[in-house]
Amino acid sequence: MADLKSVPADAYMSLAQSYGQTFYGALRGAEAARNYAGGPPALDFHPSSRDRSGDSSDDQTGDDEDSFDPTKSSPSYDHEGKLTSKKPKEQRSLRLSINARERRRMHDLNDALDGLRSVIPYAHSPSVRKLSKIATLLLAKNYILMQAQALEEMRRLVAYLNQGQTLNSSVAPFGQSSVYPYPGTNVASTPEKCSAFPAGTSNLCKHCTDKP
DNA sequence: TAGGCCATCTGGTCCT
DNA sequence: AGGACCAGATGGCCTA
Repeated sequence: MADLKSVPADAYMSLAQSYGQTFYGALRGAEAARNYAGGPPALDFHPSSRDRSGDSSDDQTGDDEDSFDPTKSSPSYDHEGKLTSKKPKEQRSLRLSINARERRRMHDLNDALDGLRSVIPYAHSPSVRKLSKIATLLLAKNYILMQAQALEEMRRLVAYLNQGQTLNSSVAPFGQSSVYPYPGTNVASTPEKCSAFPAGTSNLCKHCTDKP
């Protein structure tokens, strides 16, 4: 399925061009994913530390309590300055739990994005950068629109062919009347009578593609 | 070095 | 109350 040649290039790949930056930026993302999967987690408790430790089910590396400094937060007071009921340790524990949940949620989101990338026709290869998140979403949107358009054209073509078939049978299927009133006319010989695509031409229609 | 992309933390809001 | 979701902030990594 993942074959770009099967996809009309214009609308689809224009995104890849406009998001050219994402293609090299995404390599870093792929590397991050590899680190995520295997590398040892960063243990310094830092908002930006790469504390990804494998799958999303049990990653607790950001939750290392030994690096937590309670004095840096305001665990004992709420936003009004009142003393809260929970002890700092309990609050910290709650915060770590929330963080872990959020991390898991984001990992699930990334897994879903990976799944989306796997079904989008673009060059999947180790030498090609992984699509960025935004490029993945936009590419997927365009791909869906194109598939819908192709499906619609196919339906019209099938309907058109069914109509032509009625010319060659004594009994028109589904009670359809003959499209072409002239005996002996067929698709190949009467391209000027193509009415399957009134709104324009179609790559799926031989008449349209044969027209000069 | 700037810009793009990303992971993570965090606080807020909404829902069950 | 707890969980899900969201957006802002922060800082690291990579490439041009």
